[in-house]
Amino acid sequence: MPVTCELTHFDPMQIMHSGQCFRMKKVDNDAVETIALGRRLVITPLGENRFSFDCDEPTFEAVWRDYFDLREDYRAIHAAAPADDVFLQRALRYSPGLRILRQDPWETLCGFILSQRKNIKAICTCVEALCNLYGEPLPGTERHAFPTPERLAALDETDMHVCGLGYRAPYLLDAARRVAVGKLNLKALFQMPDEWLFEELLQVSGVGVKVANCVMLFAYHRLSRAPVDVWIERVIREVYGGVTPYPGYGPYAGMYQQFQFILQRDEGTAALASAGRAVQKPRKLAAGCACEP
DNA sequence: AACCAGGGGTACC
DNA sequence: GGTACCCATGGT
Repeated sequence: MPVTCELTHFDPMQIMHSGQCFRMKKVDNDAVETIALGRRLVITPLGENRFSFDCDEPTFEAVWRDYFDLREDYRAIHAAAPADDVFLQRALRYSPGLRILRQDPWETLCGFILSQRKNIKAICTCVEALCNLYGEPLPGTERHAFPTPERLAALDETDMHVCGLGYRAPYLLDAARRVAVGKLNLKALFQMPDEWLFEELLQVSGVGVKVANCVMLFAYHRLSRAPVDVWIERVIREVYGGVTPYPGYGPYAGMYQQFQFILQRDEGTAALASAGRAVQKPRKLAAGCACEP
């Protein structure tokens, strides 16, 4: 019944910690459980790049091979990175098993609407609360699927506030209603060019440039989109001297950004020191900052 | 363009 | 066990 296969550039634990998805969870040992696409999956590492997936072969091929982006050639993507970009090379070595998932657009849109002014753990907490209250229960687990747009569209703001959404509740409601009435057709957007998709996502209230780019990268697999959050702002400022490197990275800019995001977040100033730059972490000082050029 | 929004996580004491 | 600051921001 379970599928076992050998995979390189694949580490569920690294993906779990990457901040692109909010429902992966460590279970026992080194196994990871994820709830996605209305299903539950447990991945158990068997050593030597071998993994066990607790699903049948047809499901693995039809659902999970795409979800985990297992058809993409990550060796080539790593190899295409500029060799003289010290920080990027270090970031790639830091998370060799990271992949950009192909997540459900609806769930991804919601997750990143909720992400604003929240840290990743807090996002996971409120997404889980939303699922537990309004998502379909999944057999064989206490966990629930992500709620459908129709279900959320039928709620009111107070129903959502109990999930810790705060001021984001009306944003999520707006998104649910747009999708439920067909004003926003998330499936159809797969075939649209980047700029069209981008503009369409920006129409949703609570979705700005950053969130739109996250949805484009993590759901629509637009690998050139590089979301700029506070961590990447620090990378640009402190590692690249205030000049964004992303336009220069070409078609994999968003992919590379994700590796850098993780390194910067995990190691902060230590990463900068290894990048060989004499920089200081700007502890939010008041006016008269000493780093003024 | 500065300022605000709820509230959980967390580093530091 | 306080508590001050931070957080994959966008709207006003």
